[in-house]
Amino acid sequence: MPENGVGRGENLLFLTDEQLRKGIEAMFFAYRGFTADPDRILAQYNYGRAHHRALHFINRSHGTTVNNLLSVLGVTKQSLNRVLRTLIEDGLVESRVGRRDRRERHLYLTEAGRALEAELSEAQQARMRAAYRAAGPQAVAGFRQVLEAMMEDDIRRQYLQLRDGKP
Amino acid sequence: MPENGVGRGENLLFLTDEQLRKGIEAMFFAYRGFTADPDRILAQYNYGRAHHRALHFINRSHGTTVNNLLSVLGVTKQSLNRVLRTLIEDGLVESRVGRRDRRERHLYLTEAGRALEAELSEAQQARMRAAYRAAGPQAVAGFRQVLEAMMEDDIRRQYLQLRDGKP
DNA sequence: ATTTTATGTCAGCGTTGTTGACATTCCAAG
DNA sequence: CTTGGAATGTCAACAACGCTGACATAAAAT
Repeated sequence: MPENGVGRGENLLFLTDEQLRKGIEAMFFAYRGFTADPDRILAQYNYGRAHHRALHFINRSHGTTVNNLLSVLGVTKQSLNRVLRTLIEDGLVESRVGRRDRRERHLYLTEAGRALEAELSEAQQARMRAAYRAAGPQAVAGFRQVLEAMMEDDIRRQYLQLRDGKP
Repeated sequence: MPENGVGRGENLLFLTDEQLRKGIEAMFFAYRGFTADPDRILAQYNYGRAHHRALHFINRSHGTTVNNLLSVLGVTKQSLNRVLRTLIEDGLVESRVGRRDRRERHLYLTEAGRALEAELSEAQQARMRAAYRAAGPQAVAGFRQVLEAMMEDDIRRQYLQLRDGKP
């Protein structure tokens, strides 16, 4: 007999087209909420989402190279370069020539960069925290499971590597 | 005593900054997977995500007005108009002047429009179905709970109205 | 010495957001 | 009935940020 109403019987009602459609729409609307608060802050600084993403992952992995960042963000170097240039010009990011390999540029947040990253992060985390708290730990575990299953294979590998610490 | 290992004790470890960061990154990477398959199809037709969204919601609510669609999609009428124009020119969408209020345009998918919408939907649903199946019904329930809690309030109202049937 | 790799620049294009200006239609106040 | 405002949708132009392609530079690898 099913535990929690969804035991080993697995009636598969959660896989109907109707359920999938609801999930798809939820994903669409939720992503808007996910980016809404940072977007409002970014607009004040005349930056966009691309700047936020760059700041986030540079903060996440201090000293990462441009190439690393490219593969994480999944954009072309030309596209990232435009964003990085403005961040460097504005003194939020520092680009240092590599010591071992002087072709590489290692990226670091400046004090100002850390400040903006923190402001953006806090806004995004506040919403996430509220959502987590409202849904509860069980729901959060399921949330993460489904998201991870939804990623493309190579992206998931990157994500898990990032998630579990940087070697 | 806790049931499922996370009972009323609620140790709140799921609310640490570290956990929130993982959720944020999971959301970012998963959204890329979420749109990847439709994006590949759209590219073949020289369309973009905005076309997909329009097709989806017109299919969802046959005869909806432009204004309705605007509020669901959360873009300006000018932005939507550009997309709609190409879809109408290409014979995927039909726009009929309102009978009661002739300022309104009611939108319908043509046979070709339904075909493309189905192709896109099936690709997106296939990934979603795989993710749901891999994660299981409990996880899916949690996934939806967190997503709904993450939406902005007015958007959530729209979503729930859509979700539970169109009056 | 030559080739490959990593980075960056410049030029240009497409999608999809944005505002501003404007036409049409409806409705309500006078 | 007329007029003025609100609602709706269209057209034009601009910005952010993806993309490709061509090319320069510098260092590493062979």
